[in-house]
Amino acid sequence: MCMQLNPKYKTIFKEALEISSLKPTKQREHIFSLILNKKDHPTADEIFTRSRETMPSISLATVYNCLETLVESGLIRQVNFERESTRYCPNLKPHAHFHCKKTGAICDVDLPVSIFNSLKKHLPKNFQPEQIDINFNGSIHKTKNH
Amino acid sequence: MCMQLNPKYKTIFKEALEISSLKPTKQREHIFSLILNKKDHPTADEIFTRSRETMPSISLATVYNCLETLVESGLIRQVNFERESTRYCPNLKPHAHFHCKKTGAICDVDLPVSIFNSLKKHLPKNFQPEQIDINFNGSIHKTKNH
DNA sequence: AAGTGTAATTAGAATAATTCTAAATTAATT
DNA sequence: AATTAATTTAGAATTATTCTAATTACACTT
Ligand SMILES: [Mn+2]
Ligand SMILES: [Mn+2]
Ligand SMILES: [Zn+2]
Ligand SMILES: [Zn+2]
Repeated sequence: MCMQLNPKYKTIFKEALEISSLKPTKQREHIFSLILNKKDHPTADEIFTRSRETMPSISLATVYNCLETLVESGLIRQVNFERESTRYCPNLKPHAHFHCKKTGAICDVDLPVSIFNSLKKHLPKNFQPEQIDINFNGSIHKTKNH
Repeated sequence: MCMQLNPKYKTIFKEALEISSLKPTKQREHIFSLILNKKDHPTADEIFTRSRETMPSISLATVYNCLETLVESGLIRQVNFERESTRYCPNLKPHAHFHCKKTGAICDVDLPVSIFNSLKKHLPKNFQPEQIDINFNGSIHKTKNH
C-alpha cells in the first residue's frame, strides 16, 4: 500500500517534475510523500527503511536516484552536517538548521528573508549566490518543568 | 627541511596545545605552518601531499590525526561543502565561505559579528549554539577588464 | 645512562556513504 | 505488437575517513 500525496502536493509534485521532463513515478511519489508526512530530516538509509515498509521491492539505488531527482526539482532540500550522511528536508521556507551535538536532534530555525538579504550584501558584486546554508551546532538544554 | 612557524604563531600554537596537555610535535607544527602559509582551504589529502615535500616520512593517518588535534585546539577550522572532502581554514575571524560551483574556488567572506548575533536572536532560548557555519553556493562571474 | 610509562606516529586494514555499471522493467509512441 | 527511451534494480566499485596494532619518541625516574 503506497503512500498517497494529497491533491495539492500531487499537483506540485507533477508540475515540478514536468519542468525537467521527468516522470512522476510511483517510487518518486512514495519517497516524496514519506518525507512530507514525517517532517524530520531523515538520511537516505532511513528513507530506504521506511520505504520498504510499504513498498518492499524498492532498492537503495532507487532511493538515492529519487532523492537526487526531488532535490534537483526543488521539491526537497539537502542538509549536511560535517561528514554525516546527507539528510533531506521538506521545508522550503527560508530557514536554518540547528544540530544538537548531544542528542543528534535537528531542528528547523525559521529566519526572515531580511537576514538572507543582509548576508548577500556582504558579498563582492561578482559573486552570485544560488543557495545559502546556515547551520548552528550546539546543544539544546532541557527546560525544567518542576 | 621542516616548515617553521614565526615566533608569534609558535607561542599561540604551543599554548593552544598545552591547554589540553597535548604536545607540540614537529608533525603538528609542520601541518599548522603549511596551512597558515598558504591561505587556501586544502583537503587532508592536499595537505598530505604538501607535507611530504618537506617531511617525506609523514603518514596520511598522522595528517588526519594532526588536523583533528589542531581543530580541537581551536587553531584551525573545518569547512564542509555538501559531501566533498573536508577542508581546513586558518582564518579564525568571523566569516562565511563562498563555494563557486563552476570553478571549485572557495573564498572567505568576512562578516560583522552583528550578523552572527542577529542570527542567534532567532533561536529559542534553550538552544545554545557553539558554532555557526554559513556557506554560500553559487558562481563567481569574471569581471571584464576590456 | 638506563629503564619505565605515556603519547604520538605509522602502515595498512576496515568502514560506510555514495556512485557506478549493466541488465531488467516499465511506460510511452509508432 | 514492435520500438524506443526512461527508470529501476542488484550488486560492484569508489573513496574519504576511521580504526587497529605495532613502532617510535620523549619526559621522568632510578
Ligand atoms: Mn573502521
Ligand atoms: Mn564508482
Ligand atoms: Zn529543515
Ligand atoms: Zn575560511
